[in-house]
Amino acid sequence: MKRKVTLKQIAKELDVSISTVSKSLRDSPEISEDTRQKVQAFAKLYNYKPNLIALSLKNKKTKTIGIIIPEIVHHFFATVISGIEHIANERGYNVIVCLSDESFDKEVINMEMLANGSIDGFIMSLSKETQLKKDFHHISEVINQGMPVVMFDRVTNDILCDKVIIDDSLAAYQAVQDLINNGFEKIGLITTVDYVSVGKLRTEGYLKALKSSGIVVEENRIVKIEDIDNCADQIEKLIATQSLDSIFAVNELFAVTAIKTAKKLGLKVPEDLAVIGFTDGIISTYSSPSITTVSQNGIKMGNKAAQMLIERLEAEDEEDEQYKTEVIETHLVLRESTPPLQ
Amino acid sequence: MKRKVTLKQIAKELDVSISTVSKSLRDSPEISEDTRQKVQAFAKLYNYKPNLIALSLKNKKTKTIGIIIPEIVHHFFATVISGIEHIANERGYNVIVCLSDESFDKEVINMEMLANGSIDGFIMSLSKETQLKKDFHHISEVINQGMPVVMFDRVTNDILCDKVIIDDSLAAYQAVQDLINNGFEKIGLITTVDYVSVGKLRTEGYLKALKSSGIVVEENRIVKIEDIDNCADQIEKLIATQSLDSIFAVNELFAVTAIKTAKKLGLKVPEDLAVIGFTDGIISTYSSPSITTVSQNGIKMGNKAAQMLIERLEAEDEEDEQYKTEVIETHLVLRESTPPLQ
DNA sequence: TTTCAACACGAAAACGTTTTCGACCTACAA
DNA sequence: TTGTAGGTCGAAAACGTTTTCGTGTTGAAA
Repeated sequence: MKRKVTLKQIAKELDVSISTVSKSLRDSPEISEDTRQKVQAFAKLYNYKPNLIALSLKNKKTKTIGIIIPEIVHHFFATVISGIEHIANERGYNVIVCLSDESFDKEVINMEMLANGSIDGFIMSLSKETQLKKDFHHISEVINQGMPVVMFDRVTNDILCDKVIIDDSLAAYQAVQDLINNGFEKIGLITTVDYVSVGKLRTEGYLKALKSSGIVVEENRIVKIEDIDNCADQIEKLIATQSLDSIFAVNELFAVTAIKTAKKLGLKVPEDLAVIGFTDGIISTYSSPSITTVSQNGIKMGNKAAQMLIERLEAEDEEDEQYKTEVIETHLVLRESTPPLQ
Repeated sequence: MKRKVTLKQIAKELDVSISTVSKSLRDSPEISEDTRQKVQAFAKLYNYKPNLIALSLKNKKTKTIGIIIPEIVHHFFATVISGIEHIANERGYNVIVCLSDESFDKEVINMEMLANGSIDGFIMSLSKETQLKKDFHHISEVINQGMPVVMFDRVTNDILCDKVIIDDSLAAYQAVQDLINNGFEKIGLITTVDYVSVGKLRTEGYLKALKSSGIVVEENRIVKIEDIDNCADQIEKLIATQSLDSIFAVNELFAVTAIKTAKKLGLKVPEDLAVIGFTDGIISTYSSPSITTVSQNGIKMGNKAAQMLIERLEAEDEEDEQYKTEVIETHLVLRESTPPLQ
C-alpha cells in the first residue's frame, strides 16, 4: 500500500524546498530547466496529484455543487440531477447530493452541513414540509453568507435568488384546453394538496381553462391527494361516482393510477375516459396505453440551473447581476391516452 | 452579507488566543468557566460553525462517500443511492455522486478526481465499457492507496474488495423454473450482450433452468441486445417469428417492451404469452398488465453497501478483516403478466 | 575591484482547525 | 522565604497547498 505522495515528501526526497517542487510542477519560470525536469519526472513516477482538500482550503473554493432535493427515487428529480451533473462535470465541478425526504428538518440540517465549507453553491428544490411551513430562514441565511442558490421546480417567492421553473399554470391550462378542444367537458382533476407549489399552480391552470371556456367548475370533480402512496382509493371514488369523460392529472403517478383504475372499472382509455398527465417520465412512456402528458424536461432544467449557478460562481464582480428566473418551455406530448387527431 | 466567522475572528474580538477559543467551544477543562461562557455566547451569537474543509484537512477524513454509477436515470440505481444516502446520513456522512455514463474514461476521471482527498471511500457499479475492456487499474490503484471500495451489482472477480450483489444466476434460474412449473416450454430469453456481468449471469440461470428440466435450448429463442434504446425491433422479430409461450427478460425495459410488442401483434398477456422480468421497479408496477418480476431491492443493497464501507472506514485496526461479498436475497414478485395460481 | 542585474531557490505566510507543550500566576505548605 | 502544585492560557506545529518576498550566487559591465 503506497499512500498518496505530497509535495513535502517529494521535496525531502529530492533535497529541495517545497516551494521549488510546487513551482516546478506548475512550470514556473523561476525554476531552472534542470530541476524542473527532475521534479516533474519524480512526481510522475510517484503519480503525484495535488490534494484537493488542501486546495479547497487555500482557494476558498471547492469546485463542488450541493444539490438538495426531496427524493431521488423519482424520475423527474433523477433527470434533473443528470442534467446538473453533466454541465458541472464539463466545467470541472463535482456534485454532492442530499435528500430531504420531504422533511423540513432534514433539509435544514443538510443545508447547514454543506454550507460550512463543503460546497460553493446550492441547487435545490423545496421539500413539501418546507412549503407547508413557509419557513425559509435556512435558505436566506445561506444566501446572506454570500453563497449563491439556484432553486428549481418547487420554488418560493419569499426568497430572492436565481430560479429555473416551467410555467406550471400555463402548461396545465394548455393541457386542459386541449381536452376541451377535443370536445371533452366533464373533466376531472387529480391534484395535490395546495401547499405544494407546483400542484397549486397546475390546479389554477385547470380552473382557468374551464372558466375561459365557460365550463362550470364542479368541486366534486376535483380530488386533492395528500399521500401519494395511497391515492388509489380516492381516485377510484372519483372515477366511479362522477361520470367524467376525461381527467387531467398533475403528475405521472396520478395519471397512471387513473388509467389502471378506469380499466378496472371497465372503462376504456381513451374511448370512455381520456387522460392527460404531467411530467414526461418513464411511466408515461411505458404505460398501456401510453400517456399523453406535459413534457417537463428535467435534463434541460438541470442544465440551466447548473449553468446559472456556475456563472454566478465565476462572475468576477459578484453581486452586480440581478437574479433571473428562467422558464423552461413545455409542450404536450400526444400519446395513446387521448383520442388521436383533433 | 455577513461572511462565516472563524476562530481567529472570535479570538481577536474577545482578545484571547485561537487555542482558547477552540478549547472553550469543545468544553475543555483547561478553560475557566468564565471565559468558556463568554466565548460560547459570542460564538452562538455569530452562529459559529467549524469549517469542514479545514477539519477534513486536519483529520485526513472527509466524512464523505463517493458514489460512481453508470446512470442515475434508472430506477434501480436511484434506489441504491437512496439506500446509501440514508445510512450515510445516519452516521454523519455525505455522499458525492458521479455518473460514468457507461463510459470507461469518465469512470476513470471521476475516480481519480475523487481519490485526491475529496472522499473517504467509494461505492461503485461498473460501467458497461469498463466491463467490456476488463481494465480495472483505476480501481486497484485506489485500493492500493488505502481507500476502501465497495462494489455492487455490476462487479468483477478481478478486484478484491467488499461487494454487494444478488445471486443473478440463481434468481434467473428460479424465475425460469417458475415458468416451467406453470407448464411453459417454449421460453424466450431477452438478454444483454455477454460482457454485461449481470446479463451474462442471468442468461446462465436461464440456460441452467432449461437444461435441468430437459428442455433443449434453441438459440433462435434467445436475443442479445446491445443498444437498450433500440430494442423494439429485435424483440418484435423474436416474438413474431418464434412461437413462444413465455418470455424471460433480464430487465424491466425488455419486459415491458416485450409486452407492448406482444399486444401490438395481437397476443394477450399472459394468456398467449407470459412474461417475467427482472428488477422490481416503477415500470413493472405500473405497466398494464403489471409485470411479474424478480425483486432486486436497491434500497437494501445501498444500505448494506454503505454499512460495509463505513464499518471499514471506522475500523480501528485496518486491514485485518477479510473482504466480504454480501448476497441480498431476491424473490419472485407475482403480478399480472404471468397466469394466476400455479 | 566594485556594482548590479539576472537567475535559482528557500522561508514563511496564509487558508481554519485541533492539540501538545510550555509558561505564567497564584496560593499554599514546608 | 522557597518550593510546588494547580489553574489558565498562549505559542506553535500539523494537515497540503500556493505565492510573495527575500537571499545568495554568478557573471558581466563599469
